[in-house]
Amino acid sequence: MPHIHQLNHAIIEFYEKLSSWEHSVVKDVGISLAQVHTIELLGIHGALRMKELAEKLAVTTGTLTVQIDKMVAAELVERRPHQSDRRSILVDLTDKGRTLYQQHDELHHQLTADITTSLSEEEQKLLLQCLTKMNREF
Amino acid sequence: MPHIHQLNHAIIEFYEKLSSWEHSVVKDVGISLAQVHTIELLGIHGALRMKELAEKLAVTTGTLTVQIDKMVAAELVERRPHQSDRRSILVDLTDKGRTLYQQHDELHHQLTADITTSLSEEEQKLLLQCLTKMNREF
DNA sequence: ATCAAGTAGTTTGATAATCAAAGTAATGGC
DNA sequence: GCCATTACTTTGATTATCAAACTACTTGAT
Repeated sequence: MPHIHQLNHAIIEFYEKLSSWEHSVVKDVGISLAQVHTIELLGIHGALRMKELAEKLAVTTGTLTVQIDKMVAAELVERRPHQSDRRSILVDLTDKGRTLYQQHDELHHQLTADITTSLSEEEQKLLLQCLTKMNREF
Repeated sequence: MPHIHQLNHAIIEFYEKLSSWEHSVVKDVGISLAQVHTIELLGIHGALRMKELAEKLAVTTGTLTVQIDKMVAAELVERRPHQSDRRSILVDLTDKGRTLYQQHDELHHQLTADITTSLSEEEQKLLLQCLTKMNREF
């Protein structure tokens, strides 16, 4: 595996750039990075329990509670009881939150289109294939 | 471009997972995420000016000043005068910082190896090619 | 059925990160 | 030489985050 080293650095570089892009986009919207991350996760996965969300955001549940309080106040998300476990609470996007998610996703979409311009149709297909496999391994 | 939509979501999912992984790794080391990010950037790019670093970290220079102060105190980085512009200051890794970078990079390397196991040699090569092109377009 | 141990989420009090704005020093065009 | 600009630092206020204590619920052992 002689490529791994280069591959590793390409991934890190890509990650750093995405991270920086995300920050700069968020600045313009006037919403915190953590909130956008939350909206993104809920948009992708659908409703999640506080615990799951906190884990994915790499934050304590205490921190998440205050974050979600604010987002509920801003009508971006709502809390719902969990059917089978009354200790748990499901967090889900409201219509307003979903709209915001779609707007943010549109920006991502545009970025993806931009940075893949130099890739052939075939390369794009293979890239998707690779990423899908990698996401499974994670 | 019918793939773009799927590709976009695969990228976002990959980004979210990397982000979550980075957080969890950092927790174990007892160093802040911002500091690891700084070390990572300096490790990849070499010495950077405060302004450049602040931009890449998506943070104001005021915030960076206090961050770098702490890292200098921890002997992870050092400030050096800029040759041609006396207003600027170059931040670079110390030996201790470089060692930490290498340790962190080793973890990344391991992660990369892990998540690319299901990719063929050919796929890995193509993935690297795609990422390299994309990083250029960014 | 009961009870102890564990889990999900909230609250609280303290600490750390971040920002905007003002301040300092150096550059560069006129 | 002078003034607008740039790079960085300092300051004061705001916000985010954590660890730990607390409440409510679940699960497993007896």
